[in-house]
Amino acid sequence: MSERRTGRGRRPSVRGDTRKALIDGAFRLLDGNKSFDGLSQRELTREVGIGPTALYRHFPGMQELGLALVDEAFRGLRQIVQEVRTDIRSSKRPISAFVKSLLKHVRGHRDRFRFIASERFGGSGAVRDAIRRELRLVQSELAIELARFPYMKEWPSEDLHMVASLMVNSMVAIAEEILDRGTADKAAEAELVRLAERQLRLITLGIPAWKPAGD
Amino acid sequence: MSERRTGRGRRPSVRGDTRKALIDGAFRLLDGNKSFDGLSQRELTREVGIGPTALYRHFPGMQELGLALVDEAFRGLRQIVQEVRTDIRSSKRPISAFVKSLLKHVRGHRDRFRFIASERFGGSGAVRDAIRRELRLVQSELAIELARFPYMKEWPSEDLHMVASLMVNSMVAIAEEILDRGTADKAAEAELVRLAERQLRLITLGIPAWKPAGD
DNA sequence: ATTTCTGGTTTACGAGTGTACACATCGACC
DNA sequence: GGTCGATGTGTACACTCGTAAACCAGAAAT
Repeated sequence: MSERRTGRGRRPSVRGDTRKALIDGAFRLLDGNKSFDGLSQRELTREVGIGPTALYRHFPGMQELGLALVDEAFRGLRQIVQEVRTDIRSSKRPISAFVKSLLKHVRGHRDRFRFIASERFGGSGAVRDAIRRELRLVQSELAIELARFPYMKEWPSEDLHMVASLMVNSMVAIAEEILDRGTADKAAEAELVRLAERQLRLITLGIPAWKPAGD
Repeated sequence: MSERRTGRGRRPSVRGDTRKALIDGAFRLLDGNKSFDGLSQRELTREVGIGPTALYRHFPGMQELGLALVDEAFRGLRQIVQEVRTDIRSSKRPISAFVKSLLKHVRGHRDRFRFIASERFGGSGAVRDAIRRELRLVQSELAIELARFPYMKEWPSEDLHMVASLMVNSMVAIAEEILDRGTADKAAEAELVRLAERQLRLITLGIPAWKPAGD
């Protein structure tokens, strides 16, 4: 509690970043079992503590706010990918390092992850498309990273993307299930982490046997 | 157009199965880029052609309708699983047979599939949980089916489920992307089918190398 | 032939929603 | 010191929403 209430009926909003407050508020609300198109403008502005129309000062409409959410969610995720990358390189057991990093970051940004997973398929056009585009980007980065591993050095990028997409899909699915159990239930979480590791391991076992050229 | 308009302002609704009409109407509406909790009761009843309150004659509320949707969607899917099963057994190339069957049925029941994929993660508690429960059931059936294949005969069920979950997850993801391109764009569709086949093939390549006991 | 059940109708109400418009306050800039 | 743009506020309007209540037609059962 620093300085509050500067004017009269003025909700202070820390002077400057109401936009950020809106984005955070949206994540907060969406975290509570709501889908984006079930989120109303008024509800959001109420949560943030501003008048209904003030939202227009920052976004032309809800859809644009949705896109900003996607942007924000993936800004975090890209950073994660970076860190995961170095973690993997410096480890003798890349798979469990990967999963461990992932888990840490999923827990740290639960609402962002939640948003990505929920709106990836559900939802309304623009947002969904944006998410997919970004996810495909993540996939590409993963593909690049995969290219450094022994067996895959010579693989065509098509095959690399195939593997990357498989990995990303299963990780997203598992991450969502982890988030769905509350931060409680450590047992279920550990179980899911183990599942993730095993799936990745299975995939990597298939790699040496893959014939990169084609069928 | 058989006999219509029996009474006065009476929307006939084929006399008898308005309940089914509601379910179908819901699928229809949800197919058009809407999430379930963005679907209003009035909108639905309007679509079906009955008064707003008439919905209560068939469901206590929206949530129960949601559960009915899940039920209906998976009724179809279970049947699919059956057919896919026999298709696979009678084929020399189980993977491409699998994907082909899947594609056929996905196209035939596009709205049901759409619903499952969208509401699996997004959405509001009860519906989502129901979907997951059913999906886990499908996974189990797949696991059973997997147990018939050479290398996996002796695998513990935990490992079978691990593989099944990996397969189900990636197939759902790919199916959704196929549905998202309209029925047009045959090229993209073929590309995705190929991706599905390749991912499954990679997984199966890993299987002989897997050590069922543990790490 | 009358009753009762089922599935529908109409009307109504209060709450919530998106958007438009007019006004206030602050910080920055000349 | 005055102007101005950015960011708020408030009121207002026309909708839509969920739910309640009372009524109504046809089918089935007695």
